[in-house]
Amino acid sequence: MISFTEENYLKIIYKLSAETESEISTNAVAELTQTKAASVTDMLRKLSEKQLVSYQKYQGVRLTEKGAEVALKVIRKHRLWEVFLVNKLGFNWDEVHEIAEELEHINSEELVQRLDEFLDYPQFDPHGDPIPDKDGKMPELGYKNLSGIAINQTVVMMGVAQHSTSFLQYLAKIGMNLGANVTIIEINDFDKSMTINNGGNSNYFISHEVAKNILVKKK
Amino acid sequence: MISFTEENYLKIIYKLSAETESEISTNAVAELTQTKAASVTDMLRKLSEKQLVSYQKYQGVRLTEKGAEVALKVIRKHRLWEVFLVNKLGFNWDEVHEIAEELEHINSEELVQRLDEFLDYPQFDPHGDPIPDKDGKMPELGYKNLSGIAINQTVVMMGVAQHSTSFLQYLAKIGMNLGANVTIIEINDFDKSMTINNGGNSNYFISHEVAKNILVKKK
DNA sequence: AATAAATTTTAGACAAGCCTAAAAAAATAT
DNA sequence: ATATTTTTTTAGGCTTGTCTAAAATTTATT
Ligand SMILES: [Mn+2]
Ligand SMILES: [Mn+2]
Ligand SMILES: [Mn+2]
Ligand SMILES: [Mn+2]
Repeated sequence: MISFTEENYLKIIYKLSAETESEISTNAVAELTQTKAASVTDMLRKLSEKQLVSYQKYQGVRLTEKGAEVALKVIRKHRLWEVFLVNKLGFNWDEVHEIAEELEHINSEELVQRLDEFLDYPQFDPHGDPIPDKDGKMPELGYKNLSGIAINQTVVMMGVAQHSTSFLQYLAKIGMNLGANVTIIEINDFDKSMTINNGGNSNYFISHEVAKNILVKKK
Repeated sequence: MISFTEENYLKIIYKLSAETESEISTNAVAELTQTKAASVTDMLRKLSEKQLVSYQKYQGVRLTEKGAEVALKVIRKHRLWEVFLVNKLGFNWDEVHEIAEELEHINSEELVQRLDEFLDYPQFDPHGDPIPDKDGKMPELGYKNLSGIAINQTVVMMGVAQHSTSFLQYLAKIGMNLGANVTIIEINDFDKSMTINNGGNSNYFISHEVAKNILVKKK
């Protein structure tokens, strides 16, 4: 049996792994789980005993095949429930992440299967994240962060790397929705903030932090 | 904050209260929570401190207004989710109880409200149980147990007092579905088992235990 | 009314998941 | 190469929810 808490650790280690080649550090996990490093060490030892991660002290952590499988199932459920909440219950995309954080731990293969069917086998969640299929397969999309795009280039917004209500509401306010065409007007050297245009008459000024959390693809 | 576990205790005390006038005993709670009496005593003290139950040692327990309110909210969620699982995802009525036991603890008023709307404000769950409204109001239906019906009487099956898969599958097998017309053909004095007819050519012989868990109303 | 039986509570313990403070190891700077 | 800083682990402790065994209380029986 894998507990609610263990599932959350696995999911977080999975996400960190997607951003890094190397081992994941104890501190990185502690930050995302909102716990202290000492607690993470305890949990890593436990997950290691269960063969869900490979871990040797001071060496960082990595998911095993089995651990990645569990993480992908949780992510699949999270994203399917988000689709349900937005497409069927009429929630806004900025309201669903926290609820999905709870729903993702409901245990029933049959439920996930039927939910997937009910939603018509969606490929992406409301934030543009791909939904792993039954076997944990998920397309590599190769989206880039807006922060890495050069001046004068035009790109299409495909997703967000953060699901907090405040961030998503801010994006809505400046007209940054999935599918928007975004042109980089200007980049400030000193803090990497940028001025962008997303189709409207007026340009917007966004911080590097914001640009990092917007996922785009080239036109 | 009310934990998952506390919610389950409150729900169980609520259900036991519906069947009895008097105080609920520690042992009765222990049986339904599948824990030991000692654990129940601990929890009752805690719930009492939180003003969710009134409890004095050796005197049994009763829900306070506040406790009943919490219990009704959990029951409302349980039943709405069961409707969702059957009506929208196509589950059979005998497959949904365990999943609803998990879903009933998801915390979001907004979610419950929207789910209710999505399901078109259902009044009953798939097992014939009434669904409490937003304010915790629920009709008194006055259904009787089939075990209390006299010989030669015909009644209509309106619900079940137990949601286990095995019980519900057994009912399906003998053609006992909601809405069935049931006539008592014979009652055996010694063990209160009965022979019934539910519309088909052949009669069925059912135990007292089964009859106790079938809810009916007079025609 | 006294005794026996059943129920309930208390006492003490344990696992899960978290914490703080101190020690150990690794990384960085001098 | 040493010293300093940062990261990670260990040690010990806390809370929640559970358990078993023993003690207290209530209920039932003679
Ligand atoms: Mn999300
Ligand atoms: Mn998402
Ligand atoms: Mn149920
Ligand atoms: Mn039900």
